Amino acid sequence: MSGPAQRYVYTALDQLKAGTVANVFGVVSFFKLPYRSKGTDFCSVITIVDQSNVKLKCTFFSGNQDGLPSIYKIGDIVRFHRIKIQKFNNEFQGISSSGFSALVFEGTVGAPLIPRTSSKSYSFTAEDQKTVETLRNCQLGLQGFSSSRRNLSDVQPGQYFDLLCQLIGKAEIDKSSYLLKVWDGTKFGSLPWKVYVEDEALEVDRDSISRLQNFTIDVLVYDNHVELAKSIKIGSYIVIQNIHAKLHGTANENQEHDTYVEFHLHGGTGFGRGISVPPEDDSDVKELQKILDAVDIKQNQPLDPDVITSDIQLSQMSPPFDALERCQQLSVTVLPAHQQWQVTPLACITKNKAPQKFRVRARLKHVQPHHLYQSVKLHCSKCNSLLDAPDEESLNKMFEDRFTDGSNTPNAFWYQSAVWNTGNLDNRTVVIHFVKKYDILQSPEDSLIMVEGGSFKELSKLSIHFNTIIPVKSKEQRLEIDLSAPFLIQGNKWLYGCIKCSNIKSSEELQSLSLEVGWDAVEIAKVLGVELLTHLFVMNFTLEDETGSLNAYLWRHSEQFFQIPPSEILMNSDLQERLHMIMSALCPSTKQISEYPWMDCCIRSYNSGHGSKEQICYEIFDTLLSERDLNRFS
DNA sequence: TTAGGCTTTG
Repeated sequence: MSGPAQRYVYTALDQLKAGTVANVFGVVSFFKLPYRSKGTDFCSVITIVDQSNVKLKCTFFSGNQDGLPSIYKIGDIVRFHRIKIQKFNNEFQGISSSGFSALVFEGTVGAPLIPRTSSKSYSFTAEDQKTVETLRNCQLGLQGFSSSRRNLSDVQPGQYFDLLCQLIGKAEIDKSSYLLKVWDGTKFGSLPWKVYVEDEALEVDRDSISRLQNFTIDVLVYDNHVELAKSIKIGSYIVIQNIHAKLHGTANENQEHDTYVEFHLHGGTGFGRGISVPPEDDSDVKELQKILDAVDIKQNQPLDPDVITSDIQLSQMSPPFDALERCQQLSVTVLPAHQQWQVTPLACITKNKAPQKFRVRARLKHVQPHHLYQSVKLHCSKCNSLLDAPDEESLNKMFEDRFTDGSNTPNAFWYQSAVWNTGNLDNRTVVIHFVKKYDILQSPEDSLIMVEGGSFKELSKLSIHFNTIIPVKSKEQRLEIDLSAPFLIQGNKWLYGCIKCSNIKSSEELQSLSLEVGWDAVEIAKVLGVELLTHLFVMNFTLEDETGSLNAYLWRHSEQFFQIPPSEILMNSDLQERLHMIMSALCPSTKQISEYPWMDCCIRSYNSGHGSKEQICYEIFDTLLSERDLNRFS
């Protein structure tokens, strides 16, 4: 069959029927690299998923390896033509049928749309292009796949992981095992093992092996992987799938220096075990090349190589020094939602258009503002305005402006009032209105009180005893809410309303509150027509890694990041102390930056401003401090 | 024909 008129029909994975031959698109959620079957052919097993969230397991055979799809990474996008659909174990299964052909695209949004294929001629329409782009964009939302690709610095003992790395040395160990020495520009956090080999057995680039000795790991590959391992040229970029970081010895804390981690690629093809050599124009390979070129070996050298030259000396090192070095490999933050994302060097981020999302691993070189009170802001989610949160001095002034002699205070049936003369020379009074529930007064800890004329200090004291305080002013025989000061106080939370967006109603509306539940700030704001302002920390972090630096804001996700409520910190010295402790651990001004802790952060880029003033900004999100890891630095 | 992911471990 030939000719330009050929049109292909693609079937969604939830529409497949047994006994048919179909054409499909999908995202790779699992794959076995091509391997020699027990018959005459090479074989590859690939599972794909599409927007219908239905998976299809496929088994393909081909007389030569090139006839099988060139997949290097979970998330790659595939287009298969002429696969036979049949039932096996009560599931649909795709098998290569006569004329089978495949196109494979990188799954990364924005990567070039160049298909990997062995077909001499193939169709690729604008519609196909759209399908690939759609699958790229939606793959994070699809269920049922996660990549286990890691950087060495993120690997935990015991894990199985995939590693994109550069081969810098190799050696035959015996018939069924072969040694690969590799690095990926990051340092493994625990003590890696070194496999003993005679000098003359090791094929290696002598310069790089000594220069990179603290970055390389030894991986032993077994059985079916030996043949391929032998054939790979030194300097190649390779992916080793399903390496086992096997903990040797006991994980006893007191004997930490007795344990080390071995790296094995076990025999067989289970769990996608295998080694691949992606093409040099692969985006991940290009990125790795950049990282490896940029790594500052000197700065990252953990130990003086003249002092520590062999593994024997390493193991004799005193535990505290060893432990300190390990701490510096740890990240003091965690990314609960995006652990599978790969790290992007800071230098690469600024080359991308916005909006995009990245994971970075960097140190906090500098923070603005320097003082805590300057970083607490009030944000209106409706008009997006950002105001400084008033400090104690401003609060004093705000409430002083509302002092009263108590002569005009109105009475009403739904509250009971008490007048308190402060006894000060200014003949000032504080009037407290106790709001009734079902016509009954509540105990102080359950009470909502409206207060006229109190000072900041007096309101602070009242806030210890009463559940909720609403500062009010009397005007024309009514109690009024005024947004020039906090409109509601609950313990350490002093809440404000947006003057622009609120549509203030009479305090009498408080009677319409549901009395079944407690005094909910959001409910109260609603009945009073107040558009609540949210407290935020707004900070500008200057992050730095081996490739460059980047300014990123921390604001909308700041409470999640610090796990400290910004709405309470200005009134709570314990919280202030805690934030201070965190900032000195993240950015300890007394130390060299190489001693600062690493932080893994999710960063999103976005366009800000208009017209010629438009610029790309960066924001930290979905990232939180790990108290346990942070404590090692403080 | 072959393999049919998968709860691995030198």
